[in-house]
Amino acid sequence: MPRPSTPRLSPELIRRSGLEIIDTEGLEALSMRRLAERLDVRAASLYNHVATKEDLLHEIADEVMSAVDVSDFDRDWAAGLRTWARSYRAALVDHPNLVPFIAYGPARRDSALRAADAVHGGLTRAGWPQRYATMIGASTKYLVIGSAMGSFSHGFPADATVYANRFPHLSRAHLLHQKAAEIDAASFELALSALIDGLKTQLEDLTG
Amino acid sequence: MPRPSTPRLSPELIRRSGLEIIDTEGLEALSMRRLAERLDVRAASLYNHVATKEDLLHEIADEVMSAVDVSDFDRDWAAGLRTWARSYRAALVDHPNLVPFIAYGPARRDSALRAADAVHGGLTRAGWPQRYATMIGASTKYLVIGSAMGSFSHGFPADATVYANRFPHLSRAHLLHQKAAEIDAASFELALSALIDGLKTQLEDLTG
DNA sequence: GGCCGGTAACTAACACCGTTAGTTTTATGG
DNA sequence: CCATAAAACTAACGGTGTTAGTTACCGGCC
Repeated sequence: MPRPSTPRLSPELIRRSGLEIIDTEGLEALSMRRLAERLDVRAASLYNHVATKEDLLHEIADEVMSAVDVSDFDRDWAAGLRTWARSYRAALVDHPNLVPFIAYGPARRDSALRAADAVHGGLTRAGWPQRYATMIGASTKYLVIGSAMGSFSHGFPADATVYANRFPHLSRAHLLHQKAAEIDAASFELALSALIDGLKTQLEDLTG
Repeated sequence: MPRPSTPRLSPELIRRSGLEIIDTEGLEALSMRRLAERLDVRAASLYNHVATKEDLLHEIADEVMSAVDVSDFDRDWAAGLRTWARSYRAALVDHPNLVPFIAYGPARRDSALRAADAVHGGLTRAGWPQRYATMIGASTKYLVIGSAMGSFSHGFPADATVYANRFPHLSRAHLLHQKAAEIDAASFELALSALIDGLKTQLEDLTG
């Protein structure tokens, strides 16, 4: 029965279902046919509402990234940077399976550009030269992406006995899987604080 | 003509050709059929030498990662960390198309564990508590992965006119594409220095 | 010297993928 | 009221990773 009286699909619905699949079954599990099945529809119908799968992913990514907060640049650059970095990371950690996609080619729509503009503007207003503003934005993003991505502990097999006797310094690494999230968060905060501290002294040298 | 007198394939050859495809045509361009074609062979033959495509990718990744240098931990922890981070990043930048794969789930073979053990050992020998050693290793890796990945500038459309008048602070962003590599390297060095400086003062506080 | 098992190539096929073309029915605007 | 656009459908194309089953050659054994 083609062309139902009330539409069964909408871009919003498709995005939401897509993100649900990603969150619960992983990025690789999202296929147009799988997504259509969940929506009780045939795959081709999705293309009445979405240009391409990659496009859909970008739209989903953009929605996720809309939670990023750049408002604290109104206070001072350090607070702005901290809030930006934390909310950025939080958005990614909320949807870890989407991180590989977001990390590779960041969102393209206005919200992403608006955020980048706010960061750059907040830093230059505080006295940072343009080049530094760019580098600081980049560095901070490295931390966010890096920490949201794989995470240090994912590199280890879950079974510590595999390597415990061969690599003595890693003998406690079996704890990492349980504590991975906590360690990641703490490592991120450590690096963010170190970065901001290091930048503060640099700014004094620069403007002083 | 099955079973030729001299074998046409070997794991080494397959790895090498696979990496060549990845480097020249991108990660997505690597398919078993495409790889087989380049080796003048049918796709199924590859499975006599390689368990699975993902396995092959892990082996390629491991080979790339073998260039990482952890020897400077013999000098002092800061030098060790710097050399590790730089050689790590250099290995990734040499094969940028492979980065998304490496970043998601790091290498699994001994070389990766050996490197992790060296980092952890070097840091604890220098007086860092185990928990800090883990976090510092993680933080440094965040920077490496983050900077090798997408890179800040990849987020912008190449055509600056799209957004130049709407987002004034980004008006110079059209330079980013030319200078992306240079900016990435500088941002990485900036963050790495800031991180190490921040850590040095923390270690003084810690060891009294 | 002749057999024999393992190796390494092959062909054919399966189940999936993203995407497009063409069809049908319904809702909507002039 | 009719034309058009929208939104579902079926069918198909060319691609993917992978497996099963086949064939021919090599090295080692009796």
